[in-house]
Amino acid sequence: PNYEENRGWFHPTVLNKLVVLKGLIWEEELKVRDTLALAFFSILRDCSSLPMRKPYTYIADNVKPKPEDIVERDVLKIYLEKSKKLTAGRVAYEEQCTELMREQGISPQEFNQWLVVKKADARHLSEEISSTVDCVVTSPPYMGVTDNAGAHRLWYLWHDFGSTLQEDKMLEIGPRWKRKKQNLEQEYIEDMSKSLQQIVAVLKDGGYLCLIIGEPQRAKADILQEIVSLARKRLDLDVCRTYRRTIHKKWFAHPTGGVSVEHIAVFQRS
DNA sequence: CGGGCACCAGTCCTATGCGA
DNA sequence: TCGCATAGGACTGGTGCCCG
Repeated sequence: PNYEENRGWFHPTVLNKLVVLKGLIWEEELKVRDTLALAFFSILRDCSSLPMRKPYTYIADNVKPKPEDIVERDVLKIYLEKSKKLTAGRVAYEEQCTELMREQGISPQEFNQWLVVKKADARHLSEEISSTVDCVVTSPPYMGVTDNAGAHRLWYLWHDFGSTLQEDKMLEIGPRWKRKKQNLEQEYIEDMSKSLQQIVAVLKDGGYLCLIIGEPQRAKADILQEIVSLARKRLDLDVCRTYRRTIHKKWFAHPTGGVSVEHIAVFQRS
């Protein structure tokens, strides 16, 4: 881990415990390592000295605790709770997979060929999978709402994900840190346009795209209309249905901004 | 059954950097 | 030095769940 930077976020005792914990997890056999590693990453925020009562977008900005605010946390307790939940989730998933294999009468080897996980920028998808996909379901970033890289800033201190936080931050579509930029909307629509072009390219003829789009109240333009007209005019997509749902602000009531409306749009490649 | 507290695709304000 | 644009920091407050 990056000790120098981590000392600004974690109590020394917490830091030592996390180092030992990570060592133990990474020695585990592959079958369980990923689940436990996910638990490890997801407890970093709670083990840090950041105040507990903060919205998650808050850590998107660089708010390192002051030295006098560094506090100790019960690493083992937090880890055990999290890993228990995630392991239960994994077991339930495995049971569903087993059931599916039995229903379909296929072997685990065949089943594994159904599932491929790849990491890629939606604006530059692989040509290998061109015209092979039946359906794409995606919830792209809402414009100017969240810094997804920054919200995981602590993860980058513990693992090399192949790119730096700064690099990933610059690649994000419509991030929170650009929320005051005058051409935010233009940039967002351009990036969404690139992504949609790539999605259309991987879809089979007649394949479907389901898009979930948030409508930030501060947005000047009608984001859904922009996307729909883009899909109609410049891409080979027909609009099948659009649903509109209002977000009930039961957790967080604000008189002005926020995301109050979400659209679910279903397109078909013509 | 009621008080406290975690939760939240939050907002608002100001320091900073840069060009004229 | 001023004005503008942006990055970063400080902070709200209602709802439901949990626990005594």
